[in-house]
Amino acid sequence: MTELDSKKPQEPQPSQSGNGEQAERNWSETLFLPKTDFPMKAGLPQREPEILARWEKIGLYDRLRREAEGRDKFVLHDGPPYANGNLHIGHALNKTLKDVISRSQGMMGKDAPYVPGWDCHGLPIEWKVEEGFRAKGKNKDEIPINSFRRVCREFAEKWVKIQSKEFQRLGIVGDWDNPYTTMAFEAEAIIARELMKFAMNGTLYRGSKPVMWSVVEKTALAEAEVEYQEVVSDTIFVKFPLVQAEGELSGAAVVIWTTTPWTIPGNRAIAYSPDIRYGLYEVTAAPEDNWAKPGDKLILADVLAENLENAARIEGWTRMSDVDPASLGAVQHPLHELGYDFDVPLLPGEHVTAETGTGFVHTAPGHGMEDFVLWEDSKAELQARGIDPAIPFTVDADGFYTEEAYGFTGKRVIDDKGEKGDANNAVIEALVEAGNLVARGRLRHDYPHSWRSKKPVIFRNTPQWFIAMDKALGGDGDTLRNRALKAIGGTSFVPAAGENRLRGMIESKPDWVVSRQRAWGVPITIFRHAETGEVIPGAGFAKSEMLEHRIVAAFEQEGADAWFAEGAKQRFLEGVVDNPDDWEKVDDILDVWFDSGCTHAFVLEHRPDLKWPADVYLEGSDQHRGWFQSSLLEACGTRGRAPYEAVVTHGFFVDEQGRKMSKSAGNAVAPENVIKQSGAEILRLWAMSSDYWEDLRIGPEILKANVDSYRKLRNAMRFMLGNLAHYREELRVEPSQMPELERYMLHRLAELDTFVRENYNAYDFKRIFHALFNFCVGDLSAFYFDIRKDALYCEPHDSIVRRSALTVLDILFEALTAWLAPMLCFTMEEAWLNRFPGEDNSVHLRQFPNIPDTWRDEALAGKWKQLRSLRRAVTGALEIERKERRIGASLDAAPKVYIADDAMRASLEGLDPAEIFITSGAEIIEGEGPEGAFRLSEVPGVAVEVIEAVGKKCARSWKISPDVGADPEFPDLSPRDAEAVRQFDARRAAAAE
RNA sequence: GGGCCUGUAGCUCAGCCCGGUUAGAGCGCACGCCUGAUAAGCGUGAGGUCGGUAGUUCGAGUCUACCCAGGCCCA
Repeated sequence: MTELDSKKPQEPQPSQSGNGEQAERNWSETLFLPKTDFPMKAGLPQREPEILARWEKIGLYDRLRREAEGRDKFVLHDGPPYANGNLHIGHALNKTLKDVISRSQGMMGKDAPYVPGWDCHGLPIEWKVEEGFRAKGKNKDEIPINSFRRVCREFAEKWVKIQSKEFQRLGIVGDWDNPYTTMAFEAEAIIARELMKFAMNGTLYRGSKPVMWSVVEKTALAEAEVEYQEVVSDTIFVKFPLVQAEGELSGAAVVIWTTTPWTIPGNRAIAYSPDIRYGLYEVTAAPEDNWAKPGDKLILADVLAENLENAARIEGWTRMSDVDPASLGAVQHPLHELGYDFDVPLLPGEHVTAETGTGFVHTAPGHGMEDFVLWEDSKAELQARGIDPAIPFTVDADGFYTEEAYGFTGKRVIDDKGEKGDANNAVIEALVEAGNLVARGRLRHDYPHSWRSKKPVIFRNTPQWFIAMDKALGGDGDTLRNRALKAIGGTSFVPAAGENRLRGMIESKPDWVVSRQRAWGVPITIFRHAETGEVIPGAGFAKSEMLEHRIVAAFEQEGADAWFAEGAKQRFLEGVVDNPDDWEKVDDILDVWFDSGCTHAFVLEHRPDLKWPADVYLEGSDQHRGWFQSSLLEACGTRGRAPYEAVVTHGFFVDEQGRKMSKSAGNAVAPENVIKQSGAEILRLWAMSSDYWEDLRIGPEILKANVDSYRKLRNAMRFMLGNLAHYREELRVEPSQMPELERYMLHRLAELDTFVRENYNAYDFKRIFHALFNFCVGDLSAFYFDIRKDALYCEPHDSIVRRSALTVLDILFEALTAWLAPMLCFTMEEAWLNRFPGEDNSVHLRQFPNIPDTWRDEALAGKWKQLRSLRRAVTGALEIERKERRIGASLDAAPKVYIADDAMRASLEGLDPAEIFITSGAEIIEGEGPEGAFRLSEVPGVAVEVIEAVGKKCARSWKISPDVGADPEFPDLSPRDAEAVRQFDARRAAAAE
């Protein structure tokens, strides 16, 4: 039959239930007590791997895809982590959030595939591989490039495997068997193809840019490869004479200050600030042999005048007048005579401050980023003024001055050992000779050094490949910048502030530099004519497509190594150009941001299980500068729109004091430790309870709090499971037949349904988590379950209240396991399978339940809100009695509740107040109540007098009532319990037959 | 130094856009109860100068400015 042949029979052994032995009968075996083997203690670190193994066995990801076939796709495109090193907490959060999104979208009716990926090219891997070679006594330069690249590939492969395992351990469900990588041949082919699109639309060009360069290692360095050390530098004050000046200004000179005299040959401009006051100073007194002589007229910032006065040993001078730098136009280079025969313009610069120097900043666009940016920004103006905007290459890779450093060729800035060369002195001497040195000195300050060799680096101008931001891109005449800005407008950002951030960056972005002088990456697959500088493939070249196809086809077969293989130039150019020898094969590689900026092309567009554009990209807020931006630019340049509809960002990880995490500070939380100690579920729970849009705090105390929360939640599930052991389909009750309390719970569920769906769609998980957690703890454990324990345990088998409660528990269980499954993927699976075991069953194959809107009943909810405050007044009163030791359990009492308000009293109509208060009885009385009664200020008009319940205590339900013994057959029981036992006995007898 | 953002109980979060009763919730903590959710469950309570200072206003956690602390990105 029904209950008695359930999977775990809970009926007692054939018993001693003869009538004569009533007094000794064990009543608890006649109760419907919770029965479950769902353990209170989760043992997550052990259990999680079992659940993972099961998902693997049933092929969860593939089954999800199969079952979702034909539904609308929802594509969250994975931003590739770098395949280098073990996971840190940031990876864990990032992937967990993605997992929750794809799981929740899947359960809300979408087909939400998740294809993880990895970023495999680039510098950090090269370093590690180089280190490996160095340990074997080999130098990178001795190794053939493709051998080196092979080792890099193997290194990346190794870490992809490790990280994949680590991600899966977190419970992330995805296509782990078929992930994407930026180094797959197909990916390399498409990345090259995408780059060639820019070559062909005319925005790719060769320019130059200062990079940090280590002469010792003969290589460019990234910011991360540089550390700052204190050094003593030569400082000089230099005069730049005015070109055409009249009156007072005649013979005057603008004075600059610099700590790098060797950059003077590279000087092309002087920056000033429109916010600083400048003056003209005429020297009136100075020592005999001084550089600054009486009669010299110097222009500089007023607030820094004293600074120069001291440095230049000036004994007296007069401020003649104000000077507006904007009116000066241009000045002469201080080494004009040596061949620096050009106008040096004065340009307003926002970076100019009045803190050090003279308020005029020596600007050598090949030797500093600010200088470069200012120069580039002024390009149009320079050209209008007839000034050549080209940036000179004054220093070569070995630190020697080139021929463009007129008069200094062959002098050296830094030697192979990293020591200062003769360049500084040569420049200083030349300046003295030219009469343009005003003062010199020394300064102790921080200067960038190579992280590896610990030797100083220099900024030197190097040729690079750029993608123009402001050049028309084809027919519509729109520029990359404009397209990107429009695309930002069409994208939704979560949180909204992301839009400003990305927009600001795109607005001010200089041309996009895509080249790197490294080995491990996708090459910039173009050829440059040695004489004309023409680039192929290119817009004006007839056989561009043929060349492109050749390269792409080769890469698809052999990977990008084909570019570096012997005879590559011949191979690709044969029949494409008349004489391949006229062309140089570009051997720069692409910056990895270009690689990852192409994932939309080789993943979204390419895979049939995905779609373009993605619904959402989700990464840390640092990716506004990184992946969000490179993907946007790449897609706008080639496809005219963003590759995503929405951008979601998360914050960074700080310790419990809100400080940055670092290995050196010792405050870093390693995900593997958390997993080992508490389980991945706790990490997920932490992520879900936190506001991930901002910085996330994590640490031992916070994790402990999450473990506690987990236990509460788990126990609520356990209670449901225990009681649902008694649930049978035929006991089900229609909501219309249910008591009010049940209907109130259904109303809460309907409210939550809307809330949960809305917030999953808004990616606002913390709201969902807190709402569901509060519901489980506040509405269920402390209220509904507590009240209904009596009915669930004691009521007769066919009692409508018991059956209604069971029905509601069933509905609650269905809803909660589904709503929480995306977040607590392990525990909900465990709970679901505990109730519905089955070979290939899984909570994750379900959908969120359909909750009928008819369950909503605002009037009922308002009424129960009132009843709950009434209940609070009663529990408050009981607490006083308890303190006075007059009662223990609430069942010891039968309070008198005085209610003045008619509406409040009316709301109790048809209800048993004792049931709500969990007391043995309750009397509702109209009126204000006596003086000494208990009152709560927040529940006005209610007074409670606690009276001890009268009667006998029912041996089965423990309720005290005068009715106990009314049924002569069961002298120790109340009539309700007597009936329950009678049904129990009858059912057992029937089962025995 | 610049851009974007954050700062509400020990902890995690509501409230802030659209100023207005004694600023809420849960966890944790303290105390008590229960012993048929038991290494659980229930109740009661303590705990906040809403980062600081000025200002706007009859009135500011909510609006403005500045400052302090912190984060990301850039210099």
